[in-house]
Amino acid sequence: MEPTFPQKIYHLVSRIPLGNVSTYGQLSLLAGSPRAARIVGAALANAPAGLPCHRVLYRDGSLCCDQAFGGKEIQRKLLEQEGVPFLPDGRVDLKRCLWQPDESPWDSL
DNA sequence: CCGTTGACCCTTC
DNA sequence: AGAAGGGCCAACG
Repeated sequence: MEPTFPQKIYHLVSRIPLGNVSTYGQLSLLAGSPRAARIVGAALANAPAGLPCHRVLYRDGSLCCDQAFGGKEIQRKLLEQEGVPFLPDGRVDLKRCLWQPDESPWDSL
């Protein structure tokens, strides 16, 4: 039996290494649907606690809505705490911190 | 089974 | 360069 989409998202987000960040499009791509970035957001909305959802940003490196996981301020603080450098524009440098899965994220499956 | 919704992304003005 | 609109895919009622 195949896991549901949100289930894959949880696994992927849980796989994001510390000091790195990911985007909804990246997760959707790894999940198997490059255009299902919205589903990723919906999945994270229903995601249980324990997932580093604060490491998931927009395609531009900007943070998501304020209601997400508690507030943008919290997210920025958490990312800085993880060692993610922030640009003066208030965005994260995806070129330096974007999660780059060398091996198949499903190696554990 | 069909319609609606959603923590997005991309194209165009 | 910035802002607005539409499209896409899957889960839920």
